[in-house]
Amino acid sequence: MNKAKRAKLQQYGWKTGDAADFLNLSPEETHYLELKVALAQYLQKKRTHKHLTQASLAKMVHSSQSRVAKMEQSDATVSVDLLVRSLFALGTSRTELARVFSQNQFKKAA
Amino acid sequence: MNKAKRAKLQQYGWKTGDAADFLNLSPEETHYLELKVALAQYLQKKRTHKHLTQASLAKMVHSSQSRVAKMEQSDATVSVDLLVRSLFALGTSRTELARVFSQNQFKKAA
DNA sequence: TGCATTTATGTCAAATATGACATATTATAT
DNA sequence: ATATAATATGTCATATTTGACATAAATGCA
Repeated sequence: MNKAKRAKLQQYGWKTGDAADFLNLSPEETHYLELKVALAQYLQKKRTHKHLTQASLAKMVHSSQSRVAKMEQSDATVSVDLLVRSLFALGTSRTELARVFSQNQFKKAA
Repeated sequence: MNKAKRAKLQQYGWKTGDAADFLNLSPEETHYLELKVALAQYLQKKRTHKHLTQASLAKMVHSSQSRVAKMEQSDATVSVDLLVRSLFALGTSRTELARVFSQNQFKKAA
């Protein structure tokens, strides 16, 4: 079970708790995964709210459209560093970022 | 001016604002640097509070003493990912981590 | 003072993340 | 339906981060 698969499963609607159990993640692995997905979702939200395309955001952060897509997909190959730097590039404050960190993501839609 | 030097200057007592001006950092670079140093300081605080040596923490996170030292020194070669995962390994909650994110570090000691 | 323990720093091969690119898939409009 | 724009996915050479190791410097303690 690799990290990519885990992230995918998350994405497809597993509640975090369920997924963590199912995938036998340690508490710290669970926290880390949840965090990355929270950052990914917030990045997408913020980008679309600003009416930016992935390509234009990519320019802002000196990256590429494909990598922005991967960020938003919580692809296992993207680092928290890149997510955080991208969010800062979108004008996110540290306080705002803190809110993303503490928020509980992934209440599965009923 | 490389990243390591920047981090060092921060460490040696510059107020963030001063250092950012002096080093010509963009707002997002400043935020990112501040964040890393905040995480580094919190990691050290948390470790010492638990009476752990760098070596023992290293074992917990499957890393090495030298890398833990570098984390706590805000060495430019350590990622936010590693810092965050180490903090989780020390039992840090996402809420707690969020507090670290929003706190303003580096009021220079008078 | 010495001696042990802890922390800091430098280096390096291996592991991982990166931007770039091609291309597939999906959405949107006419 | 078909053209166009946007997003997703796969791959790869390069760059960065990694744990490990050696060793220096600092700290504590008899």
